[in-house]
Amino acid sequence: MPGLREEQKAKREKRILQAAVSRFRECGYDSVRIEDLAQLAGVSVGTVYNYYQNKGDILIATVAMEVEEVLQIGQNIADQPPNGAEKALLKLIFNYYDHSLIYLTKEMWRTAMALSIEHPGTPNGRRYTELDRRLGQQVTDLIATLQGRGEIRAGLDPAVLGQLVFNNLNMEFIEFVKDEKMPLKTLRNRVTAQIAPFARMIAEEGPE
Amino acid sequence: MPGLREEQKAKREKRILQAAVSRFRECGYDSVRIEDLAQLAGVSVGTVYNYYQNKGDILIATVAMEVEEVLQIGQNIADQPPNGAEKALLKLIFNYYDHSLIYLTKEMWRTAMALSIEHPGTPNGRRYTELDRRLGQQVTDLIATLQGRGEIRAGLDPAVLGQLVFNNLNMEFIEFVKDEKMPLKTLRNRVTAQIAPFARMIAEEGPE
DNA sequence: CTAGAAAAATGAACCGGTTCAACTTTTTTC
DNA sequence: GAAAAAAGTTGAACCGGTTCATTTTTCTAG
Repeated sequence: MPGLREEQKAKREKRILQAAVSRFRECGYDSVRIEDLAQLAGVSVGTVYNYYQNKGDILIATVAMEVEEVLQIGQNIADQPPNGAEKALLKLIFNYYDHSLIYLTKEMWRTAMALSIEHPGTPNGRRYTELDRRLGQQVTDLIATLQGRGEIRAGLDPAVLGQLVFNNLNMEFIEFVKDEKMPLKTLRNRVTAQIAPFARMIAEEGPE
Repeated sequence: MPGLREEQKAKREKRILQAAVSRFRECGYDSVRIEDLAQLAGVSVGTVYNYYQNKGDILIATVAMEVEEVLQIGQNIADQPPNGAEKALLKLIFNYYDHSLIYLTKEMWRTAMALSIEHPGTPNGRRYTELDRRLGQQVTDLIATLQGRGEIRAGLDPAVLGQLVFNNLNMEFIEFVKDEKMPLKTLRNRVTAQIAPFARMIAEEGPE
């Protein structure tokens, strides 16, 4: 039996998170006060801190939901990639990029990234870093799959290539969210320009 | 004639910055209060804000000094690189890395990076981003020089390769400063593992 | 059903970054 | 050299994230 207490706890936590998602998107992370969230969720300020360690924690929770979803889809791509290193890599990367702004704004991404860099040891920071690690692992998995198929040179270490690609797509994503005016299309183009020659270089020499 | 006012202004700004460098290194960015800096510099809190826009601005100013120095040395390496793409790239990269902790702590780097991501439009953020851009440009310059010498395949775009390498060294540096326990040696090893195969791939096919 | 214990909610108080109206100092003008 | 203007300094007050002693709610034992 869940009990009244458990039930109310779950309901309150959900209400706070919903209030946060909505307000953060609407007004921007900085200008939303904890008091606003508390009011919208029908609880007191202190109660918000009972459910989340601090303001950043609430943001990370919303970011985590979005990343989990992207990881889910990415797994299918990594398991059954299309033929050709360039096509496969870009499919995975664009999956990440194209989902990134559905639930979250650029400002929310910036804040979450900043938090994870500034306070890497806190539960917030660690959680975001762990999500990053899993994204990177997915790129590595994809490359290993391609290598198993003979589409990438056998001598290359998938973990090294995966890290290289992930570092690149991640850094370009940071530039993307740093520039409020940059459209997704530009991000795609930039990464394509980098991944395309890279993919040719790591590909098993095919028919010229 | 510099005038009394100008002289005092310069002296005060310097005293505040010196107080900041010393305190930030000693106690960590977060636990240093503006009031502490003001006291140490012999001015009031309000005066600190006359010289620096906000706390982050003071940090960026100290970071900028360090990056300017590294850029200076890097220019020589980019202009006259040693033979071989791997050797040349690593020399430039290690120049960056080896200087990074002379004046600044990992915490200071983390905070500066977080600031530039979180508030890219502010003077702080822009200044840090601009420094990053110049570092990236230096990598591109180096690659162009090597290509001019015939040490890198002619078909590859130096700007694209430069961005790729810079993204990678920057991201690995972020991981380095995020992990308080990681020694410089580990950072060097990780980047070497990534740059070495990359350098071989972009190098003009030499004698096998 | 009730007393006591355990869990959770509350909001006033704290803390430090930031602002700004009043005050001082320096420079300029005559 | 005195008065007015310009530039700079000051610290008390503001603001919002965070804490914690107190109060309220829920659960459990008898």
